[in-house]
Amino acid sequence: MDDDLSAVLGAISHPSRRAILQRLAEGPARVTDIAAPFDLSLNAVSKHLKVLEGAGLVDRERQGRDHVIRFRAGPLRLVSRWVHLYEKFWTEGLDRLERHFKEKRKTRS
Amino acid sequence: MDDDLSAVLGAISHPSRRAILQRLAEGPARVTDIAAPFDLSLNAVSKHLKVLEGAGLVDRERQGRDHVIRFRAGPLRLVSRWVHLYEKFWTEGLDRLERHFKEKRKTRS
DNA sequence: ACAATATTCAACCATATGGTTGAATATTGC
DNA sequence: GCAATATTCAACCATATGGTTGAATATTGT
Repeated sequence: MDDDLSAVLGAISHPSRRAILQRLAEGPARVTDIAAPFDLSLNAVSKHLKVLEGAGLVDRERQGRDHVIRFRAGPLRLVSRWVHLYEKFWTEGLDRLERHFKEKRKTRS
Repeated sequence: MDDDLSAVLGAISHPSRRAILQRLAEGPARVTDIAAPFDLSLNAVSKHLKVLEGAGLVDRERQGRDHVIRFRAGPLRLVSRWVHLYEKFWTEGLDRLERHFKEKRKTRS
């Protein structure tokens, strides 16, 4: 995870962290509020937030004992730019893709 | 790494694997050919290819003793779709983003 | 001053990841 | 048949990751 893009991709590769971002897209929130809907300890959420913060996807403003966490989408532009390098490739081969995921889902469940 | 999107993001979050995809975007190649420009053992590359294959980003066609690896960009559409959920958020706050990465680069080197 | 609240820090644990080396397997070409 | 080539498999290792619990720190409100 050496470069910025890797950090961002690593951060968003975890479902809980994407869920946290989704929540934060609705507006800033305190750590406890973010953690509430999850089946996770507060500590685990705190760790996830640190990862997101390290990738620049989240911002923290301390207000007394509360830390107000705020979504910062900027770094996602790196992802967008990278993925669009390959946009022209993904027109062909859609049916094969679907077959692939169908197979994988079978073995996974 | 439970869902498809997580698998894809996890796969592309590693710089070597992104480099492999970049190479494959120029055309299919054998494992040895892919490994050649890297400072990595053949086995390491073989593992990376398995991760990419698991995410559906790569396809394998065996031709005798050669495995011809082929780029499949389809799964990147999942990434594109996800990231564009947040496109509207990344207009504001660009300067803060740049400050963030500048700071991080300082402590990293 | 003190109890309650918000958050992090620290230690620990299990599993995943990324790498290595060495052996196994399959195919080619002489 | 046999040596060389292409690739994977298996075991191992170090470190990272995602989670836990328990203690520490800071702030609030009475």
